[in-house]
Amino acid sequence: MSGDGSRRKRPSAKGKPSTPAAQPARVRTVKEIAAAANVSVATVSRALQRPEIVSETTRQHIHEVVKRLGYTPNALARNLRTARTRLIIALLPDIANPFFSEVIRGIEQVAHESGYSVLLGETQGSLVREQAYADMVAARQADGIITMSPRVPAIPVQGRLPVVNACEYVKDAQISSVYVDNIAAAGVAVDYLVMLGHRDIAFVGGPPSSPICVDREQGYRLALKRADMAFRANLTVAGDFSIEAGERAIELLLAQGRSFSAVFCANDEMAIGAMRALAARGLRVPEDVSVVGFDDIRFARYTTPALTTVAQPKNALGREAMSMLIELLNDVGVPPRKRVLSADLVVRGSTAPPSRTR
Amino acid sequence: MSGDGSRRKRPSAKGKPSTPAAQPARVRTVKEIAAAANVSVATVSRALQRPEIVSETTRQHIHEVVKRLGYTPNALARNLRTARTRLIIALLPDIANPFFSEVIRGIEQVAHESGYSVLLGETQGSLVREQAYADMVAARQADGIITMSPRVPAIPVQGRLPVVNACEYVKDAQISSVYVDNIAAAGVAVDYLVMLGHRDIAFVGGPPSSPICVDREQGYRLALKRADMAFRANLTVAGDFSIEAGERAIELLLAQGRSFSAVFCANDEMAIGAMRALAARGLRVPEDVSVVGFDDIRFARYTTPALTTVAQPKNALGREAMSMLIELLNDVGVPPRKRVLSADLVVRGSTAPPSRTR
DNA sequence: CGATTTCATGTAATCCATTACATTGCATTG
DNA sequence: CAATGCAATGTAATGGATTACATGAAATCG
Repeated sequence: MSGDGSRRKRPSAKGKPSTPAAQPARVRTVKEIAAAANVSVATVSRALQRPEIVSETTRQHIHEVVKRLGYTPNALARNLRTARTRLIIALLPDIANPFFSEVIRGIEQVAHESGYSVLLGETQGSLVREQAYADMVAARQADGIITMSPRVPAIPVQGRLPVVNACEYVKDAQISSVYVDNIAAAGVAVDYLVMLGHRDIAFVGGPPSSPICVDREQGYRLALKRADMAFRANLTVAGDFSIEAGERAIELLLAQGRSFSAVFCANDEMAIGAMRALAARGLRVPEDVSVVGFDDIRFARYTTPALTTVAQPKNALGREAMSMLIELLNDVGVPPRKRVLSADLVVRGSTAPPSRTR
Repeated sequence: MSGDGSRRKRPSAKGKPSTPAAQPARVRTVKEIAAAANVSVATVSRALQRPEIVSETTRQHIHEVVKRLGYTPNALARNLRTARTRLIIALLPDIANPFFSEVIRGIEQVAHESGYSVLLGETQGSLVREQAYADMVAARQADGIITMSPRVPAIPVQGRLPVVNACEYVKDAQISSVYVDNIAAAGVAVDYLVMLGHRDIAFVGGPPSSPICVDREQGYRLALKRADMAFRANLTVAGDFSIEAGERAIELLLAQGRSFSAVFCANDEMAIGAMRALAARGLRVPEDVSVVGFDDIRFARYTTPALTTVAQPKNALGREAMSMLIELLNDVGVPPRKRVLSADLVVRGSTAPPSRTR
């Protein structure tokens, strides 16, 4: 269109060479669309944002023009004006950690249902990285953050921080969190080992800086107490959630000559490491030593033997976290909540009654 | 606050109560900072963007005010004005796939070196999701995309798409890609099996829609040819890169009574599945059947036995992809390139000479 | 029929930072 | 000393969309 020789001349001959025959322009603006559709920018905007308040005919006409010219509204301009981005950032320490994948999926499901997009930020445990993403919220590039570490980034915003904590939790009562009852869940795992007949149960913990790890150890201790068994510090090793840490923990225990018929690990990767180290020492799982993990990552069912573990409701954790964040974004007034889900023990092949009579 | 009767009156009685004791304002703007520092907005902006063109004293003063009042420039406004976000989106089909983790890390390293932030988008193979993220570029919320699937999203932008393809590659010569020489790499793996003495080598491939999978099969075929061995279609099964697919593939081959002493799988997860299925059938790896994977994911060294596999230079793939994208963003004129890296075979415990004489 | 709504649309202010251009003061030069 | 250049800063235009308010026409009411 508009290629005809007799071009209507426009009233204001501004400096821009925006009119000639061909349409070389790339990035369209409302103005251009408005001009092409012979309506005002307001009408174009309305036709796109709230079609119901525009007359049937103009609306169709505008949509037709938008389509023909290929117009995508500039989100920066819109977000600047509306002060909303409909974007949230999910911060995770390590995308290589398969535990988070399912959580993310839960987050995304709910986000999409509510018209939000999710962007992932990997922090690698670095405070600097974490802060960099948090600053994106301060700079209005995102509406909120779901963080999966036990830290809450500082965002210079008045009142409620648009932050929800998932999987972990912080003491700060102002921050909403979703996580599982780690004490109870760890307890169930250890209860199970006790029930099988184990009397010497080692524990490979996570970093003590993480509240959930403290809780898992707490659950372990309480279960021992329930079984009238003493807690023995020399059967406890702290790791850092890595496979290697699991290996080292077992090696350490064995090197120290500790005797145990079962090991409860604070996550699956350390459990996998533990199984490996045991195998390397010629100990069979579960015949000689039973192993229990925590999380139920995808690989847990593919180890040999398949790993008995505490399954966290990963999807639910993600969904719930996102729901809470949306709630908070819609109304800063909602009171913060700590939501606690429950986790179930999944029994697979890495556990059995102790065979070595002792 | 400020309820005391004797309020000092300020010299310039502007409308804003920006000076009294308490500072209740939350979200600061340049204007406020300018007012507080007694300079113009331009000077504030300059002090922050290009400090060198502002006099020493004003600069320090402004920085002091910025700090005291806690000002973070609104990135939306800035990006709107400058038409740059310094943000790129990395699209990956599946964050649960550990292969991508390292690639991402490479991307992030280079990105941060150049002042870019990376946001991850998980597409789950869905075109709709992929398009949604691509639209963020069209809507100016991000500068470019690194996609790790063999598809290039449509972005209504003139000329060069700000897109780089990593790990995979598309035929479109206009799109820069970084990937490994899959034909050669697969060839090396199969050559190695041949060298060990294997004559019956099965192949578990990936989805034929993916060019790199076609290449891996091609590499397998060429290696067979080099060894004067015939390609046998009935020793080939197509999977979908999942552990389950690997299991099913082996079950299928065994059910069909195929005899083979080695299996080459197009990725590690299928190789893990294959090992599992073999073990389930009572076949020992590597004594009865050797298994080779592709990718060298982190778990590959923790399987029992540890998996022999083709290690992709994951970090380098990421770094290179990001470098190319930055290059492209800085100068749309640079010609597109297909950059091919090489991959090395890592020999671990899942391969051995065939023992069953045949 | 004049007055009052209601509907559809237009005009212009607004969001906030960047930056081209203008201005001021001072130092340098012939 | 006038002329020139430079450094530092200010003024105002700009980016693109949203939306409060204004306007005009049609519909409804008394």
